[in-house]
Amino acid sequence: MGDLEDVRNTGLALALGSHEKPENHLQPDHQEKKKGKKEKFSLKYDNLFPSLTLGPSEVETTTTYLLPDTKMEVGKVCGESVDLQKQASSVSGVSSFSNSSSIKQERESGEEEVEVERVSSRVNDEDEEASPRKKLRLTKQQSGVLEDSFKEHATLNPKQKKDLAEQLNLRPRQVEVWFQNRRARTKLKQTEVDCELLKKRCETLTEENKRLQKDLQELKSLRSIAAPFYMKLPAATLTLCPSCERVSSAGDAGSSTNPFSIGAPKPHFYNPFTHPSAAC
DNA sequence: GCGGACATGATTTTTACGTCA
DNA sequence: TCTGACGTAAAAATCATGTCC
Repeated sequence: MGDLEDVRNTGLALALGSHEKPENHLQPDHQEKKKGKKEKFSLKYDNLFPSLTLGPSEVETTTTYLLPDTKMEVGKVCGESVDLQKQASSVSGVSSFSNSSSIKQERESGEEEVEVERVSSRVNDEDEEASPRKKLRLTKQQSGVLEDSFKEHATLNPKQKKDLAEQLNLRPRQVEVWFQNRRARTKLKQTEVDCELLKKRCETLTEENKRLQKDLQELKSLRSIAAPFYMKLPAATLTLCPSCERVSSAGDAGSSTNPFSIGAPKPHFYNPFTHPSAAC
């Protein structure tokens, strides 16, 4: 019984499976999936400015959605595009929005950059087929909203996903990925915490085990020392039969002729060697 | 400026489950 | 009723990139 109890006493419940299936576990969202890539580049972003950063010459093509007066030939701005060819192959133009200068700027001055980030995420939306992997950086605001939402429910139904995506100007897929990663990393953290707790519990139990072993040893040695006295105990004392381990007392027989009776005139000495089963 | 550690967004693979013929 | 194919969501594993020290 101890084992189970001990585990319970640790107060631990390994997180595996602890994320209940959300009540909103859903029907497959075929429609949504199909729609996903078709999300429009609405004019919402018309008044957004790009944060000017270096980029490959192809960027030109990706800047065309910006307001005409903000449109710049980034490739030319960057000038010497020799070394940028490499970058261009792996980064489809606009992911350069999330380069270090842009991030830093955002952290320093907050909101302005938010919009820029949004542009980049939508841009990714458009050319997502073209580039294999690019990384946007969510703004604090976006992360905050996602966090809040995650606190409410660790999984999203299609509607929630869509709403959140719209609210944050992200693709539903991005919201979905964020939640996936969040769940995975939350679980990982929880597992680490549980692991630590189990380690501590194990240490405690080991210590206690040692202590009990020591106590046992002491009791054993005490018993061997006290054995002669123990043998001289009066008959009224409870005795343990060494062979059947039954405890017997003086009153057991209930007869005055019983050598173990309380009122026995003479003390009865129990000799385990000569009467191995005297109590039985 | 470089390199390693870390955080985190994105992708791929695996698994579990429901539906349908 | 059973079964295999199929589709989907979520988890797990992994990769890639950006940031910080």
